[in-house]
Amino acid sequence: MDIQKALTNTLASAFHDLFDQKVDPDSLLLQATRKEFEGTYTFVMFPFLKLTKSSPEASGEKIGNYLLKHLSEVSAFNVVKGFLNISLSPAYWIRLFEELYLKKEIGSFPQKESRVMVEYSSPNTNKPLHLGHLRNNFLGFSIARILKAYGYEVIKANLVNDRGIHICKSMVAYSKLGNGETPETAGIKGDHLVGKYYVLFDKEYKRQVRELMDAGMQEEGAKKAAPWMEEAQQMLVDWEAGDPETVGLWKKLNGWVYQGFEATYRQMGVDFDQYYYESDTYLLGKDIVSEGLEKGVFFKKENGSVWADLSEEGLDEKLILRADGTSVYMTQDMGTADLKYRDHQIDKSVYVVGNEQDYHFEVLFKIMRKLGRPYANGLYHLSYGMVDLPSGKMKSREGTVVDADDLMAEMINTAREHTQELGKIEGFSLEEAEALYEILGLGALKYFLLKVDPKKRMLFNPQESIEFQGNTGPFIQYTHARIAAILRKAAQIELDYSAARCRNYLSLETVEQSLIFQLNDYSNKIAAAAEELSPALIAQYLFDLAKEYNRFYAELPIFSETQAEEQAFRVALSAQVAKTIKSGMGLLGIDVPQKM
RNA sequence: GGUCCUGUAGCUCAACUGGAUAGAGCAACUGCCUUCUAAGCAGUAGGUUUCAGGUUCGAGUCCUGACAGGAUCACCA
Repeated sequence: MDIQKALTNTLASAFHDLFDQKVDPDSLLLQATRKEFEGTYTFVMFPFLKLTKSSPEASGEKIGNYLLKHLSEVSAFNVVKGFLNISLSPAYWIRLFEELYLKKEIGSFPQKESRVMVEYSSPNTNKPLHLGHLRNNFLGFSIARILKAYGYEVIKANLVNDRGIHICKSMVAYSKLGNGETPETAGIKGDHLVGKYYVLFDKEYKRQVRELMDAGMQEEGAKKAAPWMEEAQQMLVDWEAGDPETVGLWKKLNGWVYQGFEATYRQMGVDFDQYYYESDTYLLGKDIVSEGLEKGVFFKKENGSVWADLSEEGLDEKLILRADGTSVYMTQDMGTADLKYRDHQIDKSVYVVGNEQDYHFEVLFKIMRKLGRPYANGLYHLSYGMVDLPSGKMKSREGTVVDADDLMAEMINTAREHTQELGKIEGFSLEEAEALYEILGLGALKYFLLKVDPKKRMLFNPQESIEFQGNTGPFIQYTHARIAAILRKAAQIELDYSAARCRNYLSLETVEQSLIFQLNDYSNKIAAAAEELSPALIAQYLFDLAKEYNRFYAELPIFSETQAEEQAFRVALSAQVAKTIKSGMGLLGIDVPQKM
């Protein structure tokens, strides 16, 4: 039953019967009626006054009456200025509710014959994850779930940047100052340990640069001539040559980092189906260079470097291969794009990468299109904005990064304090209580990072950002826990709230109507979130739903002063809201508790 | 300097893609726990949507131009 379609079809025939005008039903748009007016859907008359040749009010009246006569679901209408507000009958609402209530699965779409890869996280292995990575990981994981719900087969991929000069920096510092330290002996996570040496490298390197400059060297020269930098560069060369000692050290440090990352990912609640490592893929793409030269997509300069000329597309020339024949970032990414396609025959590929790489991906996608890749039109860059601190941008060198592990631990701790303050853990075992703190702390954090439009950059204030009231994860989780309590009580008194029992309840309150409307809207939101790659739409939806439910909860009694069918319906409605919240929060990667 | 993104209440964010009197949350203030969880609900206050033009029945949304913030424009990744 698609009421919007029925309405637009009837509107079109109204134009035909009343005004002798042919109108395409698909061109007629309905919008949700604003809260302060009576009705569910609103049809705006203004664009059609030329067809009706009468005033907005008169046209609205005529069409409203026509709807009333020809569509049984329409129970009333009113016209305010040029807006025709349409009300639907209680019978319609109850029927719609029953339809939703009886569905086994909520918010699921028919399986598409289409496979999509979502690449996210993609960390460097020289330092631990920070707040920016949290936004990336939560976004990627959530988008993967949303696309899956929308019917795609989804592959979550992590392209680990495990080689390069940055790793070598940590390696140099460790070989100088490490003294055989390990995560075990140091008592810290492997990624943090390696990060420590990365910072130590930077410190010493800066000192060396300053020393050289004091001795009269220019800054640029000093930066290259600093002994540790020269060693790091040499290490990179050795690594590429496969020098056993260098590779051994590299493996050791990376192994520690992976152990650390794994713990962080587990705490974040994200996972991957496929890992790619740049140490395996960094040489890929070179054969595409020759292919591109043959096809005339690329051209060679006198010194032997290879370029793509994108000036016709409004961009400029872009380097594809260095004069010495070594590859650049773009070369690798072309190769990896092919690799992903070869491995999984994907139709779409989503790259969850920060917006500082907008230009890079614009170029990459254009090149793949020019090369005639079959998957080129399915490439998307989910470009998200940076997370700023009140002090401005996070800078690892200035020690202003917010560490991911620390932040999550802090969140869980705050949840613990807050819950204990409210005295809400009576009857909880210790394990149950700890599990709850984790659900709430991470829920607050994830919701906070996901509720904002991904492409906008956002502000994170450690002191104030994470609340447990208002538009927050815990608010929605709380709503779920409240409903769970109702369902426990219903079970306890053995209340029958089957669909058949709700059917006779026809004196719906407006809150109840609007809840049914919102429940029905869930699948539309999933579709929109999937198409726009925006979990924020789900977050916003869940907040609105929870808010509306809490209004219902405060205004209407359930177990007392109610008729049998009224009671059954309200419990069933609550159950459906809880189900939707659980499902929607699941799309955000957030758990919901039964009690809190 | 070129290109791209952003600018909405004191703060953090919405606004169904051009529709009605621009909405939430936080912070402030006022009510509501002897009924299903007060991490809640109801209310008050808070706006020249950065500015100036333009397009039309109608603009926060579209176009032009300023202004402000950010990103990017490497034989870096």
